[in-house]
Amino acid sequence: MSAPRIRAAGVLLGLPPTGLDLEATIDSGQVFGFHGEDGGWRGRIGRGWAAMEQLPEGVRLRVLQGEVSAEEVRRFLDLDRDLTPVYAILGGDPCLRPALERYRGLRLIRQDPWEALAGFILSSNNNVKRIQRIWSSLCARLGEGQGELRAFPDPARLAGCHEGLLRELGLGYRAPYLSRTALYLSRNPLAIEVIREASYEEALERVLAFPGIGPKVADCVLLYGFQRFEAFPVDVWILRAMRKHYFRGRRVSPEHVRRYARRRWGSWAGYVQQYLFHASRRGVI
DNA sequence: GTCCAGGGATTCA
DNA sequence: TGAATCCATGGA
Repeated sequence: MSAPRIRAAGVLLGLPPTGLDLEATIDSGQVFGFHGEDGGWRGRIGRGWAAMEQLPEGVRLRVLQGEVSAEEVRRFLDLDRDLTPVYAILGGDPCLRPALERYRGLRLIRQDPWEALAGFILSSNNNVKRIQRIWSSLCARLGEGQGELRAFPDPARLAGCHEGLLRELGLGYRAPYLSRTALYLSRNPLAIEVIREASYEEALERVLAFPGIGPKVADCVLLYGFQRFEAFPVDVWILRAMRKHYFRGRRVSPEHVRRYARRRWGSWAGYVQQYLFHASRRGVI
């Protein structure tokens, strides 16, 4: 077992040919449980805690607690995916090229489906900083683990706690949504696998059936939790950016933008969305 | 005090 | 079908 060695000295993950921008990947609103610490990031991956730091020669990985293999981290960051087709789209579009030039190596993370569901239920009409705070509160109050390093509570754990507690932790009107989704999944754990095996259209329909999940959140769940790159979540940032660059500032509905993007960028629409979202929020485009 | 945030559900025309 | 309206909360 290599975990003790990784824990002591850290290992170096080699970079893929199409690169990695660790900061943009972790800090672009995909995951809510990671924290920046002296130049790197720490967070839970699989059954343990990892610290990651980007160096010129690769990513330095240290295991802080539990079991995390280098292979798990490579998979989490999806380092084996060839981003050439994404770069071709971004580089060939004058509106998107600045996002590529600034954030080349931004990757879509392979997140745990339950955590993606929960995280984006929390995200509705909320801001990233508050979502992160609520996420941390849920871990601290209900998660397995010791001290600071606590996991996000599983569906059974969340289903078993009183809705009033969730409101105390700042969830507001989202409390019953998360509570009911947790209850359903604790009783129907195979629902995740059914979604995983389904076509995009059927998966979308199934995710939309959860309380508190509408079109935007459903596409986030499919994109970040199930790697359905044709999903194109349209939030207020994406709507603004798309209106500006592709609709001459015209008023268009989120659904119209979503259909347009899927038609234009096809099976990579979700990747385009991530670059657009991050660059837009950072004021790059 | 007002506006905004990775929106969704409900009501109303 | 599509447009208002309400929903909790905290920072700007």
